[in-house]
Amino acid sequence: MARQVDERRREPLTAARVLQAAVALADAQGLAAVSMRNVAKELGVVPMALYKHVADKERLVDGMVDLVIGEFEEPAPGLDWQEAVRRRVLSARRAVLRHPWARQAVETRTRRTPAVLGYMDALAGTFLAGGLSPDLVHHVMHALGNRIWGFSPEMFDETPPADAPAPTPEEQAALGAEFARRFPHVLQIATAATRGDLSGVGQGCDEDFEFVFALDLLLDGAARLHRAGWVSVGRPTGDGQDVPDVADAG
Amino acid sequence: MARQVDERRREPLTAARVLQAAVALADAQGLAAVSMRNVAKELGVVPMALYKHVADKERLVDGMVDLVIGEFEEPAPGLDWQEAVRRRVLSARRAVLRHPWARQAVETRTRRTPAVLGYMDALAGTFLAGGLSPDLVHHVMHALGNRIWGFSPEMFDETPPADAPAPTPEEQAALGAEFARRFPHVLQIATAATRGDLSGVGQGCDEDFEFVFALDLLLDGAARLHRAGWVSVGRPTGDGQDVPDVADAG
DNA sequence: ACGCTAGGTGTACGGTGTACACCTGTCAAG
DNA sequence: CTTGACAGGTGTACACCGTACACCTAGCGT
Repeated sequence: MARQVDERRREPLTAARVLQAAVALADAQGLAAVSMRNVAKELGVVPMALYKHVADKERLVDGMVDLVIGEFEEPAPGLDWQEAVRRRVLSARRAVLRHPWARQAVETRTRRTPAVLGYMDALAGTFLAGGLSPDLVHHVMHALGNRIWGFSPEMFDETPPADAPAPTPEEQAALGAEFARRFPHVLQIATAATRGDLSGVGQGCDEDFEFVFALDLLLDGAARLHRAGWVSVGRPTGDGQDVPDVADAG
Repeated sequence: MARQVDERRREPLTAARVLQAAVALADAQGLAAVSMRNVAKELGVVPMALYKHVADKERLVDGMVDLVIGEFEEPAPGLDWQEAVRRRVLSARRAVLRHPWARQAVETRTRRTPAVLGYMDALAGTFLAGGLSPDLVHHVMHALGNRIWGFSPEMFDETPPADAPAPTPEEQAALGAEFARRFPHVLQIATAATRGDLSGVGQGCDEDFEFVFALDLLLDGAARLHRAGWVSVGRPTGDGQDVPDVADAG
């Protein structure tokens, strides 16, 4: 009890506190605001102090991602493998959506930390428990790609931050006409996506819908291959390229 | 002809020359080496000179990506829509593999340049020409995600650059045992992937195979939905979430 | 009482993107 | 032929970044 007599002595830094501060900063101001200097300022400490608890900035971001992974939930036991995978992934999605910077952070990560491996292991285990062959599980996890982290790589959304503040209606009409002339097919599918409401063509898509659509498309494909007893025969085709032979498994 | 009398007058910068220099630099030394200063040095010019031809660094990278997109090839006419899409995507893949930095560049791009829109339009047009509904095309393109650029988002490869140069065999064995204990399922699928050869578990995967596997899995799923006359009914489920209803379409 | 050490400090370096003022060579209009 | 605008290359400067390195200092085990 005689430890903290000096009550203006602030509690010492730890790796955990540094990471939490970085996450809080990213939550509030985005990943770009996470600099060593900013995080240090947030902790009332000089920038170089962080290096006593974090190897470098790269590892700091790794640790931030690990914290997010820590928020992933285990699905209830006794579920169908397909449903169990679905819930794992959708739980990951919820966590990533809670931390909007996480998508970008994950995309730039290259290091497989124990937390990352742990999640991958749990996911692989869920597939394997469903009876899928390790071979098939491997390829399916590749096919899921970033989707296992709860987001799909998108070049559709991410509304760019207001270049020209307010194009006049006629300018907008001219731009629209130009767009329709040059990119008719994009316009066509965008129209379908918004069910005819072209007010804001760009920023329209229902990301949740798209995510679940793709996820189920892939899981369903996996189930079909599993039922058909698919194996990656890897028949060499002479042009040096193995062909998966996916079609018509069901 | 009396124009370039002074033969030591170097030809003037253009936006195209700046972009080409940036691409060459990235090809040779990676995207990280592409700084305004480096590109300027490559052109024998002062850094600020670039700003007369490129709005800022962000646009410069946009332009670099556009150059890569310019290398994408049109598929031969008269093909099945599925095969035509496949070839478009695989052509994109070849271009991206020619420029190893392009994957990373594309992933960080948010702006839809005319070149980007043009490619998306061509791809959408290929689907539509096959008779797929705009609705389905929209969702399928979402599901393909980054794959339409010829790469799948991977957290498996990207071998980290040699942290500990040479762990002793016994250290390696100990690490292996630890790994097997903590991540048995990852080990299992990695073993399957390398067909039992665990020499280099990490850097093993045949990326070409994985890419084509996933691409065909998705295209085949799309074809199945198309044949079944799938429409995104979007039946509201009360929990505020539309459910795609993908399964069992064929 | 002593010295080790974990951990916070201060300074410094080389890199980044880019704002801004400046110069200069070319060309069209008077 | 002169002039003046202007496109385009220059130089300087600023704020920020990650981090190497030397330093100090408080607390602890011996």
